[in-house]
Amino acid sequence: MISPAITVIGVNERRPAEQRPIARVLVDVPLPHLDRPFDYRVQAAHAADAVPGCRVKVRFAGQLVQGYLLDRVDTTEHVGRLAYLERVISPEPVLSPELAAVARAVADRYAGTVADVLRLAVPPRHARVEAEASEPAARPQAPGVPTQWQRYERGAALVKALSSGVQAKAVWQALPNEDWPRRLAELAATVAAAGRSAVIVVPDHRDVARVHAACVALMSDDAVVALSADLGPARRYRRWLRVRRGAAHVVVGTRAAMFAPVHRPGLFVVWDDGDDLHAEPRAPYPHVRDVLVLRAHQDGASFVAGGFARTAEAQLLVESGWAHEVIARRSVVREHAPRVSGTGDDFEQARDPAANTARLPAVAFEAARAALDAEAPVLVQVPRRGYVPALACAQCRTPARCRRCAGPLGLPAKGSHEARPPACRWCGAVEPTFRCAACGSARLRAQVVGAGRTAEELGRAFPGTTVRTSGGDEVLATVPSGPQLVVATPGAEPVVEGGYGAALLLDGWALLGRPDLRAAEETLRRWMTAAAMVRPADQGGRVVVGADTALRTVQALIRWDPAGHAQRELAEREELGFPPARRMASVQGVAHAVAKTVAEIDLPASAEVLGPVPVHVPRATGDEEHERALIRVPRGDGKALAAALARVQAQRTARKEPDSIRVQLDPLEVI
DNA sequence: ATCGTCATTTGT
DNA sequence: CAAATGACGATC
Repeated sequence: MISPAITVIGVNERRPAEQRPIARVLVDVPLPHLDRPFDYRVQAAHAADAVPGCRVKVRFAGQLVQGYLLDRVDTTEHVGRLAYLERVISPEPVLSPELAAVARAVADRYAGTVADVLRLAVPPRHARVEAEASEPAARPQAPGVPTQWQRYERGAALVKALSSGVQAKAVWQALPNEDWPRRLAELAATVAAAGRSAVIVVPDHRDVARVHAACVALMSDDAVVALSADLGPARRYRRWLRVRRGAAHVVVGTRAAMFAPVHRPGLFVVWDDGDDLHAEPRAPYPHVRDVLVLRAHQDGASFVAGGFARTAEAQLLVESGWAHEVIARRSVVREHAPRVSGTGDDFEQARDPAANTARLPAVAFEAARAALDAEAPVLVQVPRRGYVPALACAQCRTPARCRRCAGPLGLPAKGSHEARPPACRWCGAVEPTFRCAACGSARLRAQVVGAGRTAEELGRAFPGTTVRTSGGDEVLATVPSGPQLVVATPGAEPVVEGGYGAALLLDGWALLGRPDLRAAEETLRRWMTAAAMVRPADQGGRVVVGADTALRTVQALIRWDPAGHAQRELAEREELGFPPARRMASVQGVAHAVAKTVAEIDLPASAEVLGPVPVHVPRATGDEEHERALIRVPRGDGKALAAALARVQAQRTARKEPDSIRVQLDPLEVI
C-alpha cells in the first residue's frame, strides 16, 4: 500500500511553470509520420532552463527520447493530457530558430525528416566543453581589405555588395593559377567587416586548411573557425559552440559545415560544387550547394558557388537568372592559362633512346622534359586505383601496350556493360585488335594498376628524376618546388610553390568514356583543377591531355571555357530530361515494396515513372537484389513531388510496413 | 515501449 | 449482459 502523503507530494512536485507553461518539442524519432512538434508541459522547476533551442528528454509513447525545445508558448492545440518535460539536458540553446527553419526546409526539399537533418546539423554534446566560456573575437576594421576581385567582370560589384550588405548571388569561375583560398578569404573578411558572418564549404580538409590560413592572414584568428569531420568530439563541439554563440563569424569547413549556425549570416560559399564530397551520403542526402542556396534565400544572405570548372547545376542558377556569373574576360583568361594540347591528333612517338620501356606520347614527353629542364615540377594525373584496370596478356601476363606510344591499355571499369575496345591509358588510341607482342595471344586479362605502378614506369622514362605519389591513403598537401614528377589521383594533387611547369592528364579517354551522365562534366572538372596548378603559358606552362583534341570536353580545356561547356551540358540534360533540367527522385528497395510505393504516390500529373529496374546492392551481409524506380517532373513540380514522397513514406511507417525503401531526390548517379 | 480505444470472447 | 481479453493505432 502506497502512502497517500507520498503520492500527493509527487504530484505537487510537478507544478506547471507560471510563464509560458507549454513547450513545443521536436522529438528525435526516425519515423516520418511523427515529423512534427509535440506539446509538453513545463514544470516550474524547469521554467528557467527550458529555453527555446535547448536539448530535452521527454517521455514519448512510453520511452524516454531526446528532443529539441522549439518554443515556449501559452496554449496548446492538443486535446487531452500533456506530459511534462522529463528533463532539460542543458540550457544551451543549440537549435536556433534559423537552424530549425533551415532543417525544416532541407527536410521538405529532400522528402526527409527534420530529425534526420538535425542529426547532420547538430554535433553531439560534450558537457565539459559546454561549461567553458566562448570568448568573442574582434571584427576586422570597417574599410575591409584590398582585393583582387576586379580581375573578374562583376567582381568589384560582388565585393561592393558584400561590404554594403546587399544580397548578391554569384557563380564564379576562378582563373587558372588563381589563389582561390585568398579570394574566398577576401570575401569573408569583407562580410565580417560589414558586421555579418560567412560560411565557406570546401570539399576536403586540405582545402579547409588552405582557406583557413588565408582567412587568418586577413582577420584575427579567433574570428575564424575551421570545422572538419576529423576533429574529435570535444574540439568539434567547442568550435561549433563558438559559432553558435556568435563568438566567431567566419566558418571554413567541409560538408557538415553547410549547417554552421552563424549569427547574422551574410555570405554562403561553396567551392568546387562538382566534387562528390559535397553530396551528403546520409539521409536525406542533401547537397551542400542546394542547402546553401536555401539558406541564402531564407536569410537574405549572399551566395557564391566557385570553382575552376562549372557544373550544370551552377549553370542553371545562372540561366534561370537567380545568380550572376563572375568570370574573367577572355584576354585575362589567356594571360593566366597554360598551353593545353591533346594527343589524339598529330601523333608522333618520342624518339628518346632512354625511354624504351614506357614511352609517353611525344607531346607529353616533350612537355615534361621541358619543364624538368627548367627546374620545374611536373604533375601527372592518373585515376584512382582500380578505377580503370589495366590489361595484360592472358597467356604470358605481359602488360598490354599501345602500339603507337607503348602506354598501358585499359578498359573503363565502372558500369560499362556494352563491349568496348581497350584503349591506351595515356594517349587514348583505341586498340580493337590486340595481339601480345611477346607471345602473340589475342586474349586479355584485367589487372589493377594504381598510381604506384604508373610512377615506376614514368621514373624509367625520366631516369634520375625524383618521383612522388599522392593519392589514396597517402595524400600530400604540398611538395617542395624543383624538378620532380608528382603522380597524383584526382583531388589529391599537391600544391607547389610557383606552380607546376607541366601537367600530364592521363586516362582522359577512359574518364570520358564512362557511361555516366556526368562523365564529361566531371572529367573537365578534374582536368581544370589540375591544369589550374600549372604556370601560365608565357612562363612555359604546358598541359597535355591524353584524349583526342576533337572532343568537345578537350576543346573546353584547351580554350579554358568552363562556362561554355556547362552551357552545352545543361542543354543536353534539358534535351534528355535529366537533372538539373528536371527534378528526379529515386525510390529503391525490395521489388514489391518499390512497386507498391510507386503505385501509392500521389504524383503530380506531369510525373514520369522510369523503371523499376533491378539494381545490385553490395552488402557486408550478403549482396541484396533491389529494384529502383526513377520519377521525374519538370522543375516547377519539384516541391509537389517531394511532398508526395514524404506523404507516402509517412503512410508506410504509420502502417508499419516491414520493408524499408530509400527515397533520394536528385541523386548524383542516375544512369 | 506504453497507453487508450474498440471489438471480441468469456463468465455469470 | 458485464467483465476480461486481445488487436490496433497513436504516440503530447
